[in-house]
Amino acid sequence: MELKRYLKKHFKFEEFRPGQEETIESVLKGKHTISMLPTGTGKSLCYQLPGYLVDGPVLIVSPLLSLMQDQVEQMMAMGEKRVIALNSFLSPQQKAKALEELERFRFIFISPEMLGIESVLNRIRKVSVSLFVVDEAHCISQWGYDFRPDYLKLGEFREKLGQPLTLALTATASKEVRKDIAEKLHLGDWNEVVYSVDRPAISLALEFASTFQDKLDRTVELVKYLKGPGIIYFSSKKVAEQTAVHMREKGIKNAMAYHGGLDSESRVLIQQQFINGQLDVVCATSAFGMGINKENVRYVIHFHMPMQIESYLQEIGRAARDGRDSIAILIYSPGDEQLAYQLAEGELPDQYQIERLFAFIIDNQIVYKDLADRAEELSIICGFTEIQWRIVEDYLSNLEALDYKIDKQSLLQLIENRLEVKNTKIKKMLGWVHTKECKRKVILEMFGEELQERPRNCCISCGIDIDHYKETEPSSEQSLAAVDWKQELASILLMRERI
DNA sequence: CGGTTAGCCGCTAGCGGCTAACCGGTGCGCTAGT
Repeated sequence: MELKRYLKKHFKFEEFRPGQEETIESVLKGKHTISMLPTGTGKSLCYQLPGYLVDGPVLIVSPLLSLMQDQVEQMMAMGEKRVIALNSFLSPQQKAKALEELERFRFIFISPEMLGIESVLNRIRKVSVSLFVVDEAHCISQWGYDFRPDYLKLGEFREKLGQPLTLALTATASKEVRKDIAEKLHLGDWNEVVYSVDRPAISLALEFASTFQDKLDRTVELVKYLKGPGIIYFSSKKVAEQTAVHMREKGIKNAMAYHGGLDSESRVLIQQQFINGQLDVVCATSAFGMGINKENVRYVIHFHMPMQIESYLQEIGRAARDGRDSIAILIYSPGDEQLAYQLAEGELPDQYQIERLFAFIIDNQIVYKDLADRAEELSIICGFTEIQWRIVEDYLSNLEALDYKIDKQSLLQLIENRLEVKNTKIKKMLGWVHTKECKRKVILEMFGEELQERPRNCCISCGIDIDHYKETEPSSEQSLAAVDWKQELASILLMRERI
């Protein structure tokens, strides 16, 4: 009752969405909380509202700069001025000023990497954070182990901040992942608010294609046939680009590619065009998605199989935000999983590289303490990619505790174990592709849920009437007046600068 | 694994066809050099 008053006062809403009130109550009772709410529930409200009821500032750890900027923008638009994103968008001067005036802010957004900087952490410690929020908390499990190791250190950072009350928010985390989140954050005791990951409005389809060409043809056919807009996910930037070109040649005019290799202007532009309904389809890699709040995505096609079921769920979850019937179609060709295995292997150092590293250390009599300082040199000599080196570096950084007793075998074992974890996830994904059981039931079981009720057009095993997802009338969105993209981009960028 | 490409051979002067080698996703912060 009380909470609703604040909801109306600060956010002008009459009612909470499912899970919001429970999450907020749990936090206000002083319990560490892991909250898994469906996409589009308004997870940010779960920390914004408590922000007005607690004493110190709220610190929000966020995975993407663009996500932080969006949140800050939104909150400013709502009239909240005491909000800042501490990240590399700030010039060194702006950053220094922000840190100096840190007491001024009620909401502080930050990346794990920035929080890992000692001087920044020490400064934040002085403002006594009242609520420590981890947004998109599944990133801890998904990225922390190798891609962005600072995610794994959040527990350590949290302790340095005096173990503040903590709220972890996510839309997709299996029971194991939630446990991992709690462990990595050093939560001890915690409360869970868990809502189903099931999205009854999304039909789960799967098709087989014998060759690459067949798959490509079928994809084009589907895009022409299905009611849009839609997203197609690829595990290769090149194939995403080529397919987008191919689609335009086949008469699908508003098809664009999106991946991490594009410059940031193009990325912002394509994302905005998609959100504004100026694109029919985006050929994307996994870079596309987080922070895309588009109500009416009608289909998600997987040209390549994701590397884990959680990624699959996140990606198809971008459809049907408005709750209207939508379809997810994974097109599988025999051997597709090889690409996933290859990607998993490629991010870990191989035995050969480790041999070279140790040979070099011995030949040059390098003291282990100096290894980190010579990272660049070693990376070139041993042929490590940035991410591969990070795994070695992380291993080395833990050596101090072991009195620098380094041995090749334990490092190789660690790498082997990491690969095993990744491969197991790929195998699970592949198992789901091949299962003849109800696809929805199997996914829910993986998340520790039971299927309560089969929706119409549940999945390929239960039967789908694909005509239901057919384009019946020309999309009204496309008839909107043409927008000057250049001008639009300029205005978006201007808005960012102002923050 | 499967798609792309560079490079070579062969037969006849530019191009087809073959093979071997290579590559494949996600992002933060910082620094050097324009």
